[in-house]
Amino acid sequence: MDSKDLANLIFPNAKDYTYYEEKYPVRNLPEGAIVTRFAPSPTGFVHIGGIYQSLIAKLMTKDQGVFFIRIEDTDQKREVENGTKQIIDALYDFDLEPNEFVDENDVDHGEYGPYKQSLRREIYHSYAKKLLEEGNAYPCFCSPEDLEHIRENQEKAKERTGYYGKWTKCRNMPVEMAIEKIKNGDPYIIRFKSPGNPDKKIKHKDVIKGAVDFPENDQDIVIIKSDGLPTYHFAHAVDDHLMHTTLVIRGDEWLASVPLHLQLFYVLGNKAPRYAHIAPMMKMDGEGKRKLSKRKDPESAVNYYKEEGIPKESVLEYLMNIANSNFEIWRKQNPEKSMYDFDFDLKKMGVSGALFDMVKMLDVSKNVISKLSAEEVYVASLKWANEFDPELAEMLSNKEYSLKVLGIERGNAKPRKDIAKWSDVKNIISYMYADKFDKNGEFEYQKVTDKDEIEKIVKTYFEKYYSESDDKQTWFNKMKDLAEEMGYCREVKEYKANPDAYKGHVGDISTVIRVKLTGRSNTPDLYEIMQVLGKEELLRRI
RNA sequence: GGCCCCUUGGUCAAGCGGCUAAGACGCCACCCUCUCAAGGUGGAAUCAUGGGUUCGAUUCCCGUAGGGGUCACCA
Repeated sequence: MDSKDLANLIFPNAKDYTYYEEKYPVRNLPEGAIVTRFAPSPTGFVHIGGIYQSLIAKLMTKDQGVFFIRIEDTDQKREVENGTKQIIDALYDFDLEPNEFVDENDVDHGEYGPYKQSLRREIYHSYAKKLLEEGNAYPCFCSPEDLEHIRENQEKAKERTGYYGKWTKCRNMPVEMAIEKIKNGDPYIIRFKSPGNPDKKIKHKDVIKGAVDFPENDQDIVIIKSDGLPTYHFAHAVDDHLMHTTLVIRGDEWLASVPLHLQLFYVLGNKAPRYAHIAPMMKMDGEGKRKLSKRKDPESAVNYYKEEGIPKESVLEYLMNIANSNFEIWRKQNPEKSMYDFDFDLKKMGVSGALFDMVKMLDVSKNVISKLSAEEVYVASLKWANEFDPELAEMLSNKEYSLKVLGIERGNAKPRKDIAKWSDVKNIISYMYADKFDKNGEFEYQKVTDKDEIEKIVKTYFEKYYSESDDKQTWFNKMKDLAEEMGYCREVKEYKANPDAYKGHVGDISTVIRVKLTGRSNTPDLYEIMQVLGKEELLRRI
């Protein structure tokens, strides 16, 4: 009896691996085209880091490559209902459509599927069988308790933990014995028989991290678990070979596994892809930094952005800033171009994690939104309001009027930059709506606070100066005339030079009018506001 | 603890042996035909530390400190 008998006993029905080699031929792509993927676990929480990775993948494959999704659901314990759907939806929400993927009904879109690992069980078995036959893998009968003992002994002896070298109980078990145990029904898993020698170094060149040297891997890691599904490591080696991935973009928590992965590819007889390990986004926590955490940081979830009404374009632009910091210089020079026109460079990515800066993201977002037309702002904020803010949706139901409101100081060379997210909109425009304005509310006046003086200013303005048909210059001149009549200075500069000669200046006068009409001391251009509100509403408000 | 990586202003960062050490966010001041949001101008603020190498180190090498990652039948 030999290892072939053992392999046949374990995987009696597995196809020969050459079947899959033929089924998934090399992709017919132009020279140098990149094939990469996003390989999430469907755990029901889509992390902003996943969008970040996918954005980078999309950038790398934009013109001629392939960007595919592979659902890594080999850990059924963590899997969540609808997990796949949430991931695909999030990608579409951010305009990061993959070229190949599996949908929520397990239907594959692409020729290299299944794109869901739990549906690839037989494939992994074929390759595990190959390793078994060649003596590069073996069944291990150690129980969790056995493993625990090994670990304890290693810790006691101050040696590296793990299943390797002299600690490998089952590695050199005679084939006959293994066969007998299996026939006897003893539980087992399949381990990789590592050929590595930790005294030797391997040289690895990561696309982002640069040259990194490691000791060779000598851990006999598990490749097939007791449930028959592969571990991440083995699935990665098999899938990325069969799917012909040329570049693996993943979080840098995987960097330490590179020696193992390279070894797996080598023993399987395949060429390993290039690797680009990206640093995670960090968050300040007390004194130190830590990874953006699912439990502690709401902004780590993509849903947060949707709920807050931060436009996807803003999130993407901010992520671009983090990925390649020269992006913002380029953006300044190319305000209208698509970000896919930017010459993205993986090598320019930071090697250590950057603090996630929400303040900066909102600044980016203000710029993004300022470039939008009133119509675009209207559509986007209404869409958001329909889902998250009925009151705003109600306000926006009068489209013609709302477009005028949102059009104030918009669409010109220097558009307003006061909206960072759709959830800001309600507060910014509410006073423009008749039913949101409380005529008898207590408004906070600034410099001029005397009630009689306020009434006098407002009364004089509307009786003597106001005319709906005035253009802006005329309107402003009249404001100055009003100021003068009331004993205030026409010019701010003049007033500042000689403050004792006047009760105040034209700005104080316009502030009185502004507060009376809007209930606020700070608003956009008062002339435009008055034009939009219209005479009838203005008179109602005084 | 072993192995690996990282360290420029409050934050993101450019730099790649010789620079007054870019730029952006934030902060402060001033300016702009009314208040804001902006915009403009200016300002405060950075090379973790100790040794080398060199005519010269932010840049190259070594040590120290600090930070991060990883050591599962999780990915």
